[in-house]
Amino acid sequence: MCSTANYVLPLRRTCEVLATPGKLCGGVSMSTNFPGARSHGAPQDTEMDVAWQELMAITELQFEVPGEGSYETPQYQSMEPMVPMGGYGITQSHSEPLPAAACELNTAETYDGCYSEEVPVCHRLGSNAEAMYRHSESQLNQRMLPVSSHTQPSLMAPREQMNVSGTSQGHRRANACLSQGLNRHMLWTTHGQNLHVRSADDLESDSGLSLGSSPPLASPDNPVGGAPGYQSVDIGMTYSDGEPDSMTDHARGAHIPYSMDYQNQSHSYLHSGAHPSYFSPQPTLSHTQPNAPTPWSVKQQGQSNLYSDSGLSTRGSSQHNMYTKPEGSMSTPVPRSRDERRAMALKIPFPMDKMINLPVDDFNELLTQYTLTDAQLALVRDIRRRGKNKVAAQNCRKRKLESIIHLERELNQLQAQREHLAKERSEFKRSLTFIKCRLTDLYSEVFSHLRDEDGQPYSIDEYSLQQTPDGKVYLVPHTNMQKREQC
DNA sequence: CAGGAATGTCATTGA
DNA sequence: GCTCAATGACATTCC
Repeated sequence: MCSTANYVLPLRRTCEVLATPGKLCGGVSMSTNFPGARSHGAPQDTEMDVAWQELMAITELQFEVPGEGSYETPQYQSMEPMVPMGGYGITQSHSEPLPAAACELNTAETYDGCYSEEVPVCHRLGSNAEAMYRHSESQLNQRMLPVSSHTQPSLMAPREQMNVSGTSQGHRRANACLSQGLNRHMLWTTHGQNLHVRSADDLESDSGLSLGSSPPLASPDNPVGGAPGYQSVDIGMTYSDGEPDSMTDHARGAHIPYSMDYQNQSHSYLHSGAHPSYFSPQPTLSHTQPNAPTPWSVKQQGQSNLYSDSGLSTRGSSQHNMYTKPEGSMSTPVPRSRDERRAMALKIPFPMDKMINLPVDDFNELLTQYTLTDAQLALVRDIRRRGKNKVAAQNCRKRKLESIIHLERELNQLQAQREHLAKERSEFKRSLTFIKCRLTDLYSEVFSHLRDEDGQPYSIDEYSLQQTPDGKVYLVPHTNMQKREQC
């Protein structure tokens, strides 16, 4: 272990002689007006110590800036390694003196350019940002990587692709189409329907396929078999899903008044939105009596259609807009959704909202009150599933949009905070540069006044000043420092 | 006519 | 095992 005791010259005594009131070993006043400097009322006999402590404190303003500008001189960077060396907090080698222009506070721009790369906001804000985003990280990712939901258009109708090749669509539904949809289409063919002659309803969307749980459903316009549009085959039924965009007069005239009360919207989420749900989650009907008349006639004649009047966009699924025409004829309310039409076609004896919104127990109880065919049961369960999912999708999208808005707002705030921090950083840089300059001047000033026992000045190349944690300042020969470094 | 928006639907997953 | 909500993906239609 190396000891520096023999090499260290207590500086206090010398400085006490050299220091003059109001000045620090050469007249460099430490009462500065730049950030980080503090004026103090320390006694003059300790002014040197206090001054050094101030300098020590000030130098802690040093930023850790990798690759900092060319202004940064090695001797300042080499100050930090002195800390573990016996607790000396500051040293300075003047073998590489600061450039003359060091005191010019013109380096701010030098650092500004590096800020974004050196100090990412996410790091600086670490915990806060994490807390702010912890609820929606995945959504943020989605936001950053918007998904294009549209596949490449095909020259063939999608369903034809599925029917013909079964491999055109490279997603998971293709498998289902292969296993289920294709079989169903084969059934159609078996029943004499052209495979490629698509009904209007079938062309509307995939909904007509109902791949998972129930077979496609009938259209009131194209009745097949006993129940309109249905014919029990194999899986329970086959059907003609032909459903023109507008119902024929015959079919419309045959309709039981079949409408729904769209007024209520139990989901508060949808209440606040601009898109009232198509379905009415809050049943307003009381048509649960067994064997009661088919409860589709709910809307009074002349009552405006809330679906159409609500301002709900007619875009989207064709099952909506295809029934906007009959709005003019208030006397003939018609079902507006495909499921409604299907339910009507199969004479489902309870309203849509009950099918969808009743609790499962009540729903099952409701089913037990009627004698339903398999087709009817399947349809009811499908309607229930689709209806719930439809509302869920609306809620999900609304949440997603709100999340996006929230994230954008946070992004703006963080950008503003980043700009503020960048400005603050620039200010600190300028202050630090100024302080370093003052320190260099002070250091040189101190050395210029130091004298050895023979009255000779100390060489700044052979000695350096160091301060211990207790505030004492020592003059340390470089040779001693080298030995200590070797230790 | 292309592309975006809105909406419905299905499949899947986790509670 | 069933139900349900949430959500990604896809389809469809309209603007």
